[in-house]
Amino acid sequence: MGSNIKTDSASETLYGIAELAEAHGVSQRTIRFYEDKGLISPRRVGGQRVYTEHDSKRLSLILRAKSIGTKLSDIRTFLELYGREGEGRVRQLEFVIEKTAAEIEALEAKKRQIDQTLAELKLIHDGARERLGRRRG
Amino acid sequence: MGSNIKTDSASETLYGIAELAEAHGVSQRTIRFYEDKGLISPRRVGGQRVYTEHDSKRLSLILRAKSIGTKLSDIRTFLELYGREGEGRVRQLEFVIEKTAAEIEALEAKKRQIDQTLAELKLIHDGARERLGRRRG
DNA sequence: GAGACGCTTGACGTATACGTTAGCTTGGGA
DNA sequence: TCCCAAGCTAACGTATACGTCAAGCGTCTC
Repeated sequence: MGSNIKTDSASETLYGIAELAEAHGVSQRTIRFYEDKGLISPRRVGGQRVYTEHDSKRLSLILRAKSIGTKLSDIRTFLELYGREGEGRVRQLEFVIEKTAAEIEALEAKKRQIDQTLAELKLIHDGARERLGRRRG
Repeated sequence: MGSNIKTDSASETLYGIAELAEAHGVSQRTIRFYEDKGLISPRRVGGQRVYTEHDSKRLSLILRAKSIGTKLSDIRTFLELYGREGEGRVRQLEFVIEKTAAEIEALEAKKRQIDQTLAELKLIHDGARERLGRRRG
């Protein structure tokens, strides 16, 4: 099965939960919660969680997805896509293609909604600025 | 105080809650819930809710805002902006300008996140399609 | 005039995403 | 050696956004 040999030289940077939370601006509770939901799986050293750079990037992905309104349960699916994407089995590939296509469409629809809202907000904003300008003139 | 005279000719189209729900693809419960939260205030005819075209458009706004991830409590604030936007008092205008500017920035940030995610999803999508092609090729 | 609808108001239930104690364990410094 | 700070699990609490009865009223129809 290839190389199970861990080529981690001693140089790999590791993080405790406190550091990771601090770095990403979230609570430790949040990180543990994501672990419960199966989104991140840190190693354990005597019970304590130890995070790698990879875990950190995963967390970034999670937070970005969340910021655009994706539910944690869906994020879980997509993290699996990211992971399995390299596998070659036809069923898997079809699954990935289908899921990503659907999500791409959903996100583009969302962008359109945002653009519409932005246009309206800008109208209101500019209108108010103009009236304020005249008032102060 | 202008014209309080209701120029509603008999032609104004009105809706019952069932029609409104159907038309917007939401449940009646949802509509009543939004009313509880102060987002829409239909007239009553013998206890029953009657919605105007204006109420319907308001509901559209609400649903669009929701679809881009705005909380109902925030939507309430913005609906008030839409309404008060015409008022001329300086404090009001400043409030509107400030709030809209903040929301515009937030939405543009969200768009950037979406674009990033879209780029990654497309990479995964295209990669998977290519591998699938070779496999079938 | 008796159902059968349709609508109304509670009021409790549910899913999501954490916050907040509470109590136990453990490694490290004074 | 004693004790604190940091981490852990377990469990209950909170906010948001509805879903789902339950029970009552008004009206239309047969």
